[in-house]
Amino acid sequence: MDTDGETTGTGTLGKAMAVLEAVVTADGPQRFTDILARSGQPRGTLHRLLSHLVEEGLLVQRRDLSYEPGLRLLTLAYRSWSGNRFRDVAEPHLRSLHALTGETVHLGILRQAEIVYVDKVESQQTVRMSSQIGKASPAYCTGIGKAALSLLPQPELERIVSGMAFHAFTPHTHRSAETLLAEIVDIRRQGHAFDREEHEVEIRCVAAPIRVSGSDLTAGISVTGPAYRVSMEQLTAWSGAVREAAAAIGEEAAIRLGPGRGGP
Amino acid sequence: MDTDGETTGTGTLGKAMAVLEAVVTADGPQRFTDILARSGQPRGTLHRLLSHLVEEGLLVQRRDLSYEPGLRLLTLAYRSWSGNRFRDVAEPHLRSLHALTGETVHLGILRQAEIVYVDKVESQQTVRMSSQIGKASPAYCTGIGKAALSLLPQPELERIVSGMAFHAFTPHTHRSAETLLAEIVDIRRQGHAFDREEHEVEIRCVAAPIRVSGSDLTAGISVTGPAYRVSMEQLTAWSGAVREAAAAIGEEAAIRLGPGRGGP
DNA sequence: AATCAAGTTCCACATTTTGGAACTGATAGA
DNA sequence: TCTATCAGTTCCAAAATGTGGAACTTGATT
Repeated sequence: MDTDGETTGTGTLGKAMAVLEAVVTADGPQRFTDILARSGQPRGTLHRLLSHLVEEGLLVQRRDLSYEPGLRLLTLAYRSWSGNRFRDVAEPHLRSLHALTGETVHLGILRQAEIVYVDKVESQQTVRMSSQIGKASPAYCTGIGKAALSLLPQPELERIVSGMAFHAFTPHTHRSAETLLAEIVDIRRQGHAFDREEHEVEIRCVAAPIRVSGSDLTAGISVTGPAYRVSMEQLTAWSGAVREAAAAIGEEAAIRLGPGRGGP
Repeated sequence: MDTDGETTGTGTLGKAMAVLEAVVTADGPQRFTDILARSGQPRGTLHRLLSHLVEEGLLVQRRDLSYEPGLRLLTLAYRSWSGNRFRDVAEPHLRSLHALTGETVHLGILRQAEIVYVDKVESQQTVRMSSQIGKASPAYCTGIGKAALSLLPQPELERIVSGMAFHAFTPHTHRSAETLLAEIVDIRRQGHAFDREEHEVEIRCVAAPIRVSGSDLTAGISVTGPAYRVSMEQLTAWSGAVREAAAAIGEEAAIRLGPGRGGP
């Protein structure tokens, strides 16, 4: 009866988005009945919602009647990504950090309790191509996430943390609000955060938060590498450069994002 | 009075998407009044639509009350992209084509009169990073576009072509349905298409269409390079490999996409 | 032929959306 | 200081949309 159905207060749009999300989140094409179960909507309603989503190109219906994500999402995301001024401002800084360290550099933005990766410069030898852009990871177990959280005013931080479900991805993942909040106190003092194999084993990073004055944006950058190649000492050595890059991005963004319209 | 307002027949969802599109398409943050003009919706209605879009995370409202694309689009697109089985099947073939040619290789899917780029393997020396994925270009002036069109049954081809607005991007761009349809006859015979600097000057490509039996998907791949480095002879020399890769992707996809559920 | 499951259509009912108009509040000019 | 103007927000009766249970296809299975 209450399988999923995150029908937010947003009237019809909310229902449509919940259904869309249900299809996009699932792996593989979803048949009507699958979605019916996941969404908890009544048959008639769901049927209409699905046709509308298909008409809009947000979903595609296959020959066997099952539903898949449509291309419209990709094109919308492309346009919003390529027109994103903040990413644009940050890019050169990501590049120089990459040049300095030789490791993968990420730019992420905080949304609620998640950080969303918005740009990435990586070592060419990597297998996976572009990818990862648009990926959302929990804030409590990523360097950028913890760094970004450290910028929030305490009440908001606590509100967000209190809603977190601490899933133990690795033996080093934070398991409680207490330890996380304690670490955030340190992060505030130091100006940077580490990920000590908290999200994936054998993966470490240093991250620094980005504050853009005059904006509600909270973000961060990180340098990430495999544990066998990147020691904690190495990360510490890089932390200064990461903090400086983050600060530079923040200042530049405040200037270029603030005013308003046009751009180069 | 009738500035834009592509209010498709999809009821409320259609209106919401039209507004979203208006904001995403624009460059830079849009204020209420800007959107009011672009969308043609009445004030009250627009206001509610915008709040709903913001609540859903599809838009973000800045301090100065203007609206920007929200991160939800990126995360939705990421999930649908990374879960896309067709792209997955094609990727190794893109890689080998890249290894063979040393030039950029694209995978694109036809949607109406546009082709949407879904994956890309490029020479590392390029400036722009991942990007371009999700970008939509007109079918009539791109190699993949023309190749994909050549697979359509004649009536559908004509229906789509008749709706095209032939914009002359370069001196070599098709200017009319006649020349395009004529070229498509050749493309059908040869099994591959060229882009002879039709979309961008100094950029050429060879493309081959991908047909996936049992699916309505129409797609294509291409090898693209700058004119100074890649002669038409060179492209012709590569055309066989491109056709073979396209055929291989089509067959593999028919097998792996057909059945249904599971994963790798 | 009968049964069952999956998907689609229908339609009286009710919630949501609609959109003109009135309201607030900031900014500018007289 | 006092209007005038403009941008954004709120309101609410009327209208349109969305709702969802039930009946109806379709097509496979026994």
